[in-house]
Amino acid sequence: MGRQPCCDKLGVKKGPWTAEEDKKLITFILTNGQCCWRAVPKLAGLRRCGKSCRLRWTNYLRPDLKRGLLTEAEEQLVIDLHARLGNRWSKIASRLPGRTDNEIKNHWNTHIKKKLIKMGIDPITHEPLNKQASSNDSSTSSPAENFSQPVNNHEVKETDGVVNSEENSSSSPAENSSGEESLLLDSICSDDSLMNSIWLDETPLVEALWEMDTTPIAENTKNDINFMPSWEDNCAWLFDCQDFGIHDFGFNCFNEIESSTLQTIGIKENKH
DNA sequence: AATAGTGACAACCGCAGAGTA
DNA sequence: ATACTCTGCGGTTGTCACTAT
Repeated sequence: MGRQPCCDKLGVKKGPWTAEEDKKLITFILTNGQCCWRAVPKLAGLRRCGKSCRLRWTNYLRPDLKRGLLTEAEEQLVIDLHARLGNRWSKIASRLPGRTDNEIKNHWNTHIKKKLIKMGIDPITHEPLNKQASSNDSSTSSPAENFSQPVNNHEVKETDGVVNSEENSSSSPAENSSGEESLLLDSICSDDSLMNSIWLDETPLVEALWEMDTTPIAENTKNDINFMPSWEDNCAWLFDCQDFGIHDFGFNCFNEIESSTLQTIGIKENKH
């Protein structure tokens, strides 16, 4: 079946996006929403192909993205999910709110892969490397099960198919975030229904993670999952944030942002 | 100071599947 | 049923920054 190229290659710009192009794309999506990517460049006045616009938006401009390195807990979750799902980055990414498949894929290739090899674990099969060398030892444990054993520092112990976490999700929310995230992961891994839903391709984990998100945030909003502004609202401050990364801003900036309306975003370049 | 090597991440490419006329 | 479009996915490449020599 013949396919047209996604765009006519002539006159289409490639390579890194400029701030100006970003702004055009954000403005367009903010105004019109995400629709028909093929039409976006023309309508937004961009000399890019639609695919490139979509990628730029989903991987970089989307206001709900987290920036920065994956945390220990996120990394651990990626490893665990990879053991179960393989290179299905989009599926893995869907379990990590604010992370993109591209980001996870990159992180896997540059960090995790090497880390696992260093630890003597095959990053593809998640089997111990030396074990693989010594042939098909008729082990009964799945790669995933293998993985949740002392591969890491998490104190997750598995006995007779029951995963026990040393400390369950009863910890105080005031603890430091990496510790909390470890506990978060432990509680996810020890929650059979959540892990089952991962297998069954359902999506509650995303919501669960959002609800359980332990990112330090303003006390009065901590337990309110609705405190996150809509993406339209997020876009409002994106212009301000994008050059620095969302997490260079305190969450309390949401209040300011929410109070400023879409017209004010418009193209304010000040207030740094 | 110059150069090579490496790491990190953004962006591109081609393919496949879903949707639609 | 078929042809076609659009979107999403995974693999790969390109580019820039940093470090080692």
